[in-house]
Amino acid sequence: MDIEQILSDKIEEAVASLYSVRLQNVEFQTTRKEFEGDITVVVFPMLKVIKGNPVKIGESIGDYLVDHVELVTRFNVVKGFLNLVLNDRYFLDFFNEVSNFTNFGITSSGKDAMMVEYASPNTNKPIHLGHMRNIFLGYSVANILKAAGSKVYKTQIINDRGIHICKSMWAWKEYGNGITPEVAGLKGDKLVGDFYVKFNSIHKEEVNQLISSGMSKEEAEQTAPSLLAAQELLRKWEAGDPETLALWNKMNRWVYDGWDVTFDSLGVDFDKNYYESSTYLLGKDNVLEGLKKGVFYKKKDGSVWCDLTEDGLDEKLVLRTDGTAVYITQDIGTAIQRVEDHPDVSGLVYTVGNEQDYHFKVLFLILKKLGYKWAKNLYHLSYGMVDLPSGKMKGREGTVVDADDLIEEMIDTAKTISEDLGKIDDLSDEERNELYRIIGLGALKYYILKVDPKKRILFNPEESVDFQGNTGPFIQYTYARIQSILRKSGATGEIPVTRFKLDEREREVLKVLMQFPDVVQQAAMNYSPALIANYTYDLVKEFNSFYQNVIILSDNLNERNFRVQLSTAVAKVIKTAFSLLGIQVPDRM
RNA sequence: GGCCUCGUGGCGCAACUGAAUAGCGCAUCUGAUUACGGCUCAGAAGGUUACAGGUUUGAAUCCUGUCGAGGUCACCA
Repeated sequence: MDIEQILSDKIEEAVASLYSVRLQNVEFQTTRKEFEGDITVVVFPMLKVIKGNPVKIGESIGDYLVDHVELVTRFNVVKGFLNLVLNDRYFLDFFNEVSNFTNFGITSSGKDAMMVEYASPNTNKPIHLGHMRNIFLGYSVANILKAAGSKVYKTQIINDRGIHICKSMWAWKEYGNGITPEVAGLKGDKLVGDFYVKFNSIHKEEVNQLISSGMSKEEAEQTAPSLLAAQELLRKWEAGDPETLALWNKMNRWVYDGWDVTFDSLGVDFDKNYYESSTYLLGKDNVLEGLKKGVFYKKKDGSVWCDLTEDGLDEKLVLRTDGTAVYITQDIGTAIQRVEDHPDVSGLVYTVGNEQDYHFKVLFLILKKLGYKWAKNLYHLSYGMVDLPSGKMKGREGTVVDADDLIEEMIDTAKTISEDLGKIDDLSDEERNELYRIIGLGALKYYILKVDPKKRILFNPEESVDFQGNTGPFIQYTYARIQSILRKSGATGEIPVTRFKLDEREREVLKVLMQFPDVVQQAAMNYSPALIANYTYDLVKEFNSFYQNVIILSDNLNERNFRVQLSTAVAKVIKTAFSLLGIQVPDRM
């Protein structure tokens, strides 16, 4: 079944009979382009158990394999690398086996489940660029885990409570004159965000006045009337004051409606939302329980701590002197709650920026100390910032890049470039707009997902919509081109593959194609959409060199069928791979 | 200052578990084609993987140190 397994067994057999020693394991890699062969056995590691010249050893193993394994037709040895040439049959069998390709690379759901958290914004402002990397990463990782056989729950925790929303509420009460999103003609999240900004400017004004009347900056910031008023609102909220709660509900509703529009245009969704207003008291009981078990300890002042110095970290406060919870207490409680809500969950993935690396290290360690069995399966999907080239799309000084604006800008750029290329004149306006949306969004997502999450990104909108190179649109374009080939070929449904020989380029394409399931597994293990993205680009490059040198519509029916099948297979893998990234592919562009 | 992450041709990124001559795209250069310096095609140049040691048959990858960039070290969230 698995080629590496077959060869590995045979090589162990060969070594046993030739050198009478046992190998622990055999190392393989795909053969480099410049050498003949399909799969390479690395001989060097064997030198630990077999004494001798690596070339000689490679040759003797090669001879044995050619004699004993039908799949291996010939071999060559370069230094310590044994390059094996496999029978065409091997590739053709693979090709036949998966030629319907309905779920190629996708493992059907197993029993374990993972919960993936992403997005998790604050309810005082719209979604912005900073959230977008988070959302793309989280959504994609959820898809990848699912494709690798896990059940997946997508979730977010919405920070709907606290001083930030009270600031917006106060500003709306003072200056809003009862305005609503409908009246203002604004998305709800934008409107609430505007009042948050309004609060800040009022606050700043007040602080300046207080400072000029002789107060220190720090004191002024804390005693400005606007802040005191917002704090008063927070107290009322906590006391359950009906009027305050009503306003809070109303404004949050506005924000959620606005976000729904944004999430929708980003093409992402969630299975379950958690709200801080109902989780912020969680965790206290878990801490008290942990205190009994000796995981935590109490200081003289009554505060509760976790000592992590043995693990190379510091001491961490988990309950204040007055017995109230801190941020991490809540996270402990929420994690436990999540598994209680979903008993099949065996691990949690948190998509959160790298400024919280330390926080999650501590959180995971504490959960482990508390003895939860799922605690060994926690992952912080940490990512770096997204910067923009100076000024470019930034609105006013200090304001962030709004997601809705950015999406629109991307679609516009896609439109401009597509029109310049001018290959889609026969589409209706509606189809065209849909196409621009697919390209613009694909460009944005691909650009962000193809880089290692740990690294910061300098986002350049024009470059991302490039139709050349390692970009989303280039890959989408290849897909569309294949669709066009298929249309012209008049191919419908299944075409049997009846071929016994492959040429060089076809083999290369098939080799890349058959790696796809491995890449998916690998990506799931490393929580890495970038692996999928870069693989897809490799496939496209390989296919292009095939395509450009071959006339697809050959007179020979057999030839034609084969090439149509191969193109179909490539297109299907592109589509599947892109769906894992949350990117659509167009039938024409 | 302690801890964490990152540093790869001019720019933007790759390199799965340590492996063969470190890949790719932009940009650059040369040639072809061209009513276009813009499109397309063929080719070339460009690297001591920040630096210095070490481990290894083999290091961009692992270890130690130095330099540089960012982050983090709240009874904030």
